[in-house]
Amino acid sequence: MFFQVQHSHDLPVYGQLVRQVKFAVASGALAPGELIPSVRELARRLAVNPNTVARAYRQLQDDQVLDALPGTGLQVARGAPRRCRSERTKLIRERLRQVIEEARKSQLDGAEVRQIVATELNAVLGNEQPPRRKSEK
Amino acid sequence: MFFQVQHSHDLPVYGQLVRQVKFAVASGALAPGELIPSVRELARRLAVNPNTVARAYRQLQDDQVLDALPGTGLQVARGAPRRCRSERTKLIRERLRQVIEEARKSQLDGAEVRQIVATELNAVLGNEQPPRRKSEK
Amino acid sequence: MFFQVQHSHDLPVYGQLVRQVKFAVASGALAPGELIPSVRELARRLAVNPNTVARAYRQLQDDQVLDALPGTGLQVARGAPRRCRSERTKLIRERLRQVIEEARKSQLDGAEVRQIVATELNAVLGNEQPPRRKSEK
Amino acid sequence: MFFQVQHSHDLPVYGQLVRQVKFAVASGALAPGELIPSVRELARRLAVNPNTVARAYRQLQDDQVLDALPGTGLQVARGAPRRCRSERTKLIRERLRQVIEEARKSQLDGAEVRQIVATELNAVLGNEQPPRRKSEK
DNA sequence: GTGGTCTAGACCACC
DNA sequence: GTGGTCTAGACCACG
Repeated sequence: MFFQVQHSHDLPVYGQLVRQVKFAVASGALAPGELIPSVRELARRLAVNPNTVARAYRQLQDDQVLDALPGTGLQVARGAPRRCRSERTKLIRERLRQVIEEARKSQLDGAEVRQIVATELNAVLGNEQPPRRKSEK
Repeated sequence: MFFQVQHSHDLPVYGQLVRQVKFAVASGALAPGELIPSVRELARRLAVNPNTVARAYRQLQDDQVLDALPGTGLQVARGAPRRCRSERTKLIRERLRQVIEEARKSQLDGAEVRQIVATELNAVLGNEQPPRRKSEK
Repeated sequence: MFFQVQHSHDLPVYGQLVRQVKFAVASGALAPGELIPSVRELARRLAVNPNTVARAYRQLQDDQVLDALPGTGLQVARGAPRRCRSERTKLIRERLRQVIEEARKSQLDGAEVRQIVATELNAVLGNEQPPRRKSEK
Repeated sequence: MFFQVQHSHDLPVYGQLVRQVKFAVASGALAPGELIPSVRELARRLAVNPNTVARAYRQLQDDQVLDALPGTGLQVARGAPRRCRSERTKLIRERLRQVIEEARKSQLDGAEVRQIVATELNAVLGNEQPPRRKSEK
């Protein structure tokens, strides 16, 4: 498991940890039942206060991504991968829709918005095949 | 000019004002040379602390969107529309790229990302014609 | 608003605060839109560390009982009374069922359980009229 | 004797063991003078840390439910069944009273509390005859 | 050893 | 003034 945090990031440190754990669970890098690094050890590795790590882990328990085994540690909860995956795509859809709606409310018309989206899509993904629309041949 | 603010919004109140003024300028609703509402009047209309409005106006002056006419008020600066428009599309491009990159780093592959983007695009814009690739004339 | 906390209670201090706020909201003592005491003031009044109060308030925001008005304070959220009331009766039902099930699994038979319940019910509520059963006249 | 423990339970593992032993004694499944499984053997059977079993047994000795036979093992103490039974109903009465008092302090009136209690009682016990009041002979 | 809670005090953004 | 975040260090229950 490789975690890293950036101070002076817009997302607070504890939030960065929450995201990274959820991402690791969603991608399968952390499997249900697996023990995650202890609060003290991760705090030492990241040079962060243990309370900050504890706060992240606490939120992950609230979100049912982690389970406590008292005196032993924290393990990835059953059902966590599904939860993390669906949360992830839901968040992405929401943020995407926000950006598009904002673009639409600007001075831009639909064609311009589609043009910008296509440009960025290709910039990030490279020129892999785009999804075809029905009537296209 | 109609402004409105929402408390309990993720963007702070003064930031909402900055955005709305820039949007109004970008769309032509506020033209260069036009006087905007005074700090006190806008604060009263929005039931907001005058300091909050003043802070928004200060930032708009820093961004060269507003000019001070000492003893008179604040006017929309020359060149502000162009600046606002380009800033707007630049911001949108940035946020769009962030979302796409994040989606890509998730468990999603390129095709799934394109699929999600296409879905949201059609949801917001309706089924207007999408931009053609290559074969366009 | 009157809050109080007990150290050396089985429920941690921050949890006692969460319960008391939810109870106050459920009972109408705190109405939606109303500002609650500031973190620092409540901490001073209860002779508790501000972080402890902050933690309680944070959880209440997570539970959508409170809304943040940045720079102003925290207000009771719209819909909070309904949420608090339903949560409260749900919790009570759960705990009640747990106790009854445990009693049943003991050496006690159904009649003894009913007898104990009736005794405690009258001890707490006084001898107000019990609920009638259909066939009763 | 069949014991079982659940990790991620609100009651710690050693407490679950204490309860199960007391329950077994109260119900007669374990009789005075009978030898209980050794720390090591029970720990192995339950896949639990021996310290945990030892801690449970230590508390059971403190509660005079078990007696040490030096060099031999632990036996159920004389008088233990009576103690376990009375402790059990005492605990149940306390918890029941707590729940009812809490319900009463909520927005609920006496009739509503009685209604909820009756519902849960029937849900757990089935519709066996409830205890009669006054007119009983 | 593990996590959970609390205290004390610092700095930040926002109004 | 407000809450939000982070650090530092203490004590507790649990295995």
